[in-house]
Amino acid sequence: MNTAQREAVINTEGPTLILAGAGSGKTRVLTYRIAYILSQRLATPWQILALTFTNKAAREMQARIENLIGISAKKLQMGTFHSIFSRILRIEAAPLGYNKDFSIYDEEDATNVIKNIIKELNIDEKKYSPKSIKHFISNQKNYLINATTFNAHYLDGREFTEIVGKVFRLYEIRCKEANAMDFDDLLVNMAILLEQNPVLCQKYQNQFKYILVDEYQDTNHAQYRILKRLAAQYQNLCVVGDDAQSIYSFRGATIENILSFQKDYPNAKVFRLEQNYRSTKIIVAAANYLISHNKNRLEKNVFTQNDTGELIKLVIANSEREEADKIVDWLREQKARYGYKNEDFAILYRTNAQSRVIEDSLRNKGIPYRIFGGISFYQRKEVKDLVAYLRLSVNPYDEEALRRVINYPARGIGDKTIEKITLLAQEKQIPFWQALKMAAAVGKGKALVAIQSFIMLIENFQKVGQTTDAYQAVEYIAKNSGILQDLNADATPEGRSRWENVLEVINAAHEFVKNSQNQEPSLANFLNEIALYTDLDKEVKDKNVVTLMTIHASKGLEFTSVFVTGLEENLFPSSQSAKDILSIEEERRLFYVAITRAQKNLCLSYAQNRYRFGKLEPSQPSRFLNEIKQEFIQSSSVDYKENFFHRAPSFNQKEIKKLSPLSNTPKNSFFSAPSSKDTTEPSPTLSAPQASNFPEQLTPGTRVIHAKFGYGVILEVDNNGENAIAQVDFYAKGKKTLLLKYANLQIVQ
DNA sequence: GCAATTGGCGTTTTT
DNA sequence: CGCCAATTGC
Repeated sequence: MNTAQREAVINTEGPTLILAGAGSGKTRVLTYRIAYILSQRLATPWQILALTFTNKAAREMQARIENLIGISAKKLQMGTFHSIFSRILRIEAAPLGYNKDFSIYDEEDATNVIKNIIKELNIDEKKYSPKSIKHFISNQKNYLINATTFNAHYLDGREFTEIVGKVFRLYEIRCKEANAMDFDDLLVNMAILLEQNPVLCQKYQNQFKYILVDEYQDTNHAQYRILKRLAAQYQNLCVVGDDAQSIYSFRGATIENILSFQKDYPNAKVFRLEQNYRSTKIIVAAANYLISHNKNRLEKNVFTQNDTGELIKLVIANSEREEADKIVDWLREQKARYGYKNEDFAILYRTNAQSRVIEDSLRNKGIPYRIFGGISFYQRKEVKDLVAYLRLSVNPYDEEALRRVINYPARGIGDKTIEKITLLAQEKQIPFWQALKMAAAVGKGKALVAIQSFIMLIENFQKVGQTTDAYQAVEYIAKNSGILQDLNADATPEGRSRWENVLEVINAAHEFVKNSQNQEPSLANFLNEIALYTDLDKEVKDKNVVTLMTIHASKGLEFTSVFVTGLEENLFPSSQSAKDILSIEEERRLFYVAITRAQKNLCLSYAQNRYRFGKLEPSQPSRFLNEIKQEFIQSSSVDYKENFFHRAPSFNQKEIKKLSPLSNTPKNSFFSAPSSKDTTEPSPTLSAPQASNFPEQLTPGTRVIHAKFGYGVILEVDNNGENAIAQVDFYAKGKKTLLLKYANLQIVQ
């Protein structure tokens, strides 16, 4: 460790701010700090609260700590804000007016609740979309403003505010009736607990002797308030972050938290981790120049002793299709040239939709990849259907789950019946489930029988859920709800895949039961875990694959070679108006995050035309590209400035296609699975093509002598007569695959 | 009550 | 283009 890192580890007491530049070994410091606290016996694992950005990060850190100190760290309170608090809230549910088996509404559930309220209030859905109202309410909650406060103090006479106030109130009521919390509530209720219940507040203040927070720049106001309370007694609050990487303001994160930490804690110790161990000099310099444009930032001087490294590549394509092909060509070239494996690459983009073209290209070339994000496993329809049954079995008041499966599979409870029950629930002001039971007592006719047998089904599931473990319960419910039969009837590939996904949930429950040493393997606990599961928590099984993900999802990760794609104005918009300064700064930070993922190679790309809304539209390169470039060239402190950007030569797609030994593979033969599923590959090897229009003497397969090193065989050639990829036998040094200049090659007869 | 068909409309980023 | 909501037809 360097001096700064060591100091940040051993100064365990009092409020601490660790400003960690990209790639400066922040996770390492955090891990060692916890291990140090434990080894010095300053606290037991149970007294340490460590909040990470993903649950996977927590798991990995835990394993490393155990390795370091050689004892179990299972009791460490480590995980995301949401998962740690959800566990605490289940213990302390009663004073909040909740039952310990509360459901967690995801974004879709929450939006549906609002949609129903909007219908109920006869509000024009076109004018006030459920999503925007949901977002607005969510923002209020992030600032710990509830419906009562909002309606008392925040009405400004605008129609929108008035409507939001009404919806907000009903939304709170509906969630409580359903014994459900949304993501925001997990924070809000934790804050209420601490701020309004002195006894419980004391309890947790006493427990958490040391609190550590990773990625502090992305915390929101509610999280800030919670931390303030929790740390009030011992003051051992250590926050780690980088203001230059704050990119989550859209979900309420406020960079203010990290910027004003020293104001909040005047006696705070501040440590700066400025040495970057991740990237080459070129990449670090580019990142520094980019971020220096921001006005709102904490001074930091990130440097590296790593090699100067390769120039950053800029790929300009005509269309997004071509852009994707060029990226994949570059990727293959790097594989050949440096001997990189698939797992060394990441392809990053701004929006999930952008992955499609790139996927196509990768598939065409037979390169295996894995997508993170997009529709995650537990968001898929069929999975959510099963999970809805599970949720109902634990918490029958869960209205969203109930609405979801009340007539799936079809059992004769149609729209009319549901509408009647909805009205009944509204009239009597009772939960939907109660209204349903009431209807079963007073109704008549065909629908009645259907309702009665549905209630019996769910009550039976509840019994199973309480008396068996998660695995048995999930299997039983999947079979007896009719979901498996329904999906089994669908023989299409998509149908089969859906069926498999349901089996996969059963499998996940099995795994959960096997691995749950720390908690009861109950259905309720299984549900809690999957409610807060994200794609980033996924353990990667097929290791050697290219990673595709959004820039947001890439935070905290690193790759040997990174492609940042789709760098156009319309994806990285620029705006001159002053009010947008802050968002431009965030855009810039986003770009900063993207380029600092790269260790050795960085390739930036954009298309001059892009499909939007089905139309091909011209687009401009992002202003940020110029910002790095111009600043870099103006600087006098580096001597490689002129060559900062290397413009990639253009490949001719037709020729490349001919070259590809796999281009004849029938499409979809291996890859019919949905895009967010794993893909396996036929082995992608570079081999000689059938035909080519290249200069006769340099077609793939030609044996050549390299002027300096040895002899070898050409694997691929580009069409403008400059380069070839060749496998070269070095004299006495073995084989290597290299990109060679035509000019340096001699043909072997 | 339910499946099939048409018409309208929009895209950041996520715990 | 692709997804969803509303509408039609059985």
